[in-house]
Amino acid sequence: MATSAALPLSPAVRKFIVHWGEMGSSWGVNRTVAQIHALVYIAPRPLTAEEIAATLSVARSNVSTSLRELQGWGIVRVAHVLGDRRDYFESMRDVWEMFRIILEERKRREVDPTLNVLRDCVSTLDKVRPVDIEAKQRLGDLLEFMEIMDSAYREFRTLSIADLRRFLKLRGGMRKVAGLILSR
Amino acid sequence: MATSAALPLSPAVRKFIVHWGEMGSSWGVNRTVAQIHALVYIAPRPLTAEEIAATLSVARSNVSTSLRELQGWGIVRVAHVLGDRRDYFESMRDVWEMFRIILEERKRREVDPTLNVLRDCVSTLDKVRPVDIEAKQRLGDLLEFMEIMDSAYREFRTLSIADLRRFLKLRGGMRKVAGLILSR
DNA sequence: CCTGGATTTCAGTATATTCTGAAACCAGAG
DNA sequence: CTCTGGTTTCAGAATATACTGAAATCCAGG
Repeated sequence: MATSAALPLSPAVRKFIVHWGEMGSSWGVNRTVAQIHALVYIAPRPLTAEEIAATLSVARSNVSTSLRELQGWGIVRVAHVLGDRRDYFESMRDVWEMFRIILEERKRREVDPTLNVLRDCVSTLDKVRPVDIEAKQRLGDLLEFMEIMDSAYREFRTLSIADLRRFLKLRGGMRKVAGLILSR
Repeated sequence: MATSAALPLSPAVRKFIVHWGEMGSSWGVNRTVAQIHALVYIAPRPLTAEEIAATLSVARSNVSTSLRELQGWGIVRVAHVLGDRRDYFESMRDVWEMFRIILEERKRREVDPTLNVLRDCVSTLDKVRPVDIEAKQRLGDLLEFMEIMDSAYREFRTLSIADLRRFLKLRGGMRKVAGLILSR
């Protein structure tokens, strides 16, 4: 087969892909990975790795690795076309679900380990050398904060996307909630 | 004056600083910046740039730049000691406030520009070349999601830290909220 | 209006990350 | 079993990022 040609992209779409890449880097996601994600998300049909490589002008192998990473995150998956041996890739479509998955993964990979380190440090400092009493206090504050966030997140996670959406869309929702809490 | 000596740090504190650095990199914050932040946060008193450099083994100039960045974020500030010309640096102490500030800054620097790009792309695509109808749909979904998040954040931001804290600590809080919403 | 400690700047260097292309691998078809 | 199109791996190259140290700048005190 001839080498796949780059997909024709309108300027607006290009702009989005580029920006999404920048966005990614500033949040610690590889630029190319983010661009590929943007592309498969916005594409009207599943794409082959070859098409992606041609469209974004990156090496085929780079695409392969990046796609693997996106699959590891669970937001891109392989699809197949009848009578075609090649892998086609498509992105999860539901933005809310995607958001939830990314949040969950980052918590698992980054927040949870931090919680463990903090717990460990605090408990080590428990054998108080008085010199470290300040440090222990500080780490304790940080740990407490993160634990509150963590358990709040665990609850938030149990909400259906529909409920979550409704909640976030409530005008004055936060104030209402505050009232509820303050009055109990 | 003699070159300041490195501060004596217990192993637990070292571990925290190192981890905080890693943490930073995975969220797009320079490792050294994060380490310096960890150090001034945990230190029992304001530190000079010289002490920081010696303690973390990085160049004095690097400390200077990093501190400037932390000041730019608004979580570290200069303090002075009577009769001492040097600048001393101390971190904001309240973890909640710090969290809020960081959130606010990242929103301003990264989320807001993305919202603008998305709005721009969507409106450009409005001059629908039918080929882009799918793309427009996708970008529209993404934009809608981010706008809901954005306005929810704006409300959340108006809560006092005390209320926020109480809300997050509520066991079953999310479920209660969901109930409230569903029943209105 | 000098002096000297403190701080910042910045060009060059070092390091870490990302990317490439060639080679190895894999699986279905013949 | 071998051929063929497709995919992955990985060592080295390219690039981007971070860091250093010397020089410039700043500024309070004398």
